[in-house]
Amino acid sequence: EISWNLMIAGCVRHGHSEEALRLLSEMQGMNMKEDKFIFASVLSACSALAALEQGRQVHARIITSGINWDVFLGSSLLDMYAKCGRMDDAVEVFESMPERDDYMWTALITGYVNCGSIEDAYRIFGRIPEQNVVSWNAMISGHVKNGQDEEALTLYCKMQRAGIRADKVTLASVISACVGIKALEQGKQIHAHISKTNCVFDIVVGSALTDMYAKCGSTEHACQLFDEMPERDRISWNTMITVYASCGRISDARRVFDEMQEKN
RNA sequence: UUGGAUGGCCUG
Repeated sequence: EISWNLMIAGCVRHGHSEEALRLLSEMQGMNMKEDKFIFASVLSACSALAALEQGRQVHARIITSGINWDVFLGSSLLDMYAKCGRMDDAVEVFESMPERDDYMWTALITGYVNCGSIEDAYRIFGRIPEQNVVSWNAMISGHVKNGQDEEALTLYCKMQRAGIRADKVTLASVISACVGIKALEQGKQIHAHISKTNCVFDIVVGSALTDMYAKCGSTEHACQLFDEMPERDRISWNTMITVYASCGRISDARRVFDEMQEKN
């Protein structure tokens, strides 16, 4: 029944993972048969909640349902184990899949990164037949998550030398690396590079740059960037309020805060 | 028009 699929997928997309799992139980209580779309969605919900036990139950149900594995199901399952910190199970899923794709490789990398095993992440990265921008991003942000900002920036250089074009995910990560080591000059260079090659006005990249300028001591650049941004979201507002608040410009912080209230 | 991986602030 297609509307169950739509409801469950909708819940997961909007971050209502618990509701998605509740709908699954309801469906199962009515003896309705799940399909591979449902399974992939609810596995994604389990990943978001790091709900290992429910993920395992879904895994068992997939097997008993006799559904054929595909790369969507396989990577969803792998990602569930990885997000639950069960890298042994994640690897077992990976090894048992008849077909592998980029999503599975990246899920493994991220799993190791989140366990703090950057060496294992690199080992996986090196085994990928053809690294794409997402696998590079996973390694770069992996360094940042582990407090290795210099290494993140070094890897970003290597990525460029390998001829992989940075996307907004790459840029947000390397800008964040600049913040960690207060590398204003390097941050400015990245900003200049973005102006030539990418869209400076992506809200995430823009907020990352705003934060970078402020934390590297250039409040005026931060304000200017924020004013130039064509859109705002919760995080960009919060970034700007924090910029002012942390340098003692309380009335400016208040002004931005009020502006935020008006526009929402 | 149904499913999967990597990104920014604050809490830290």
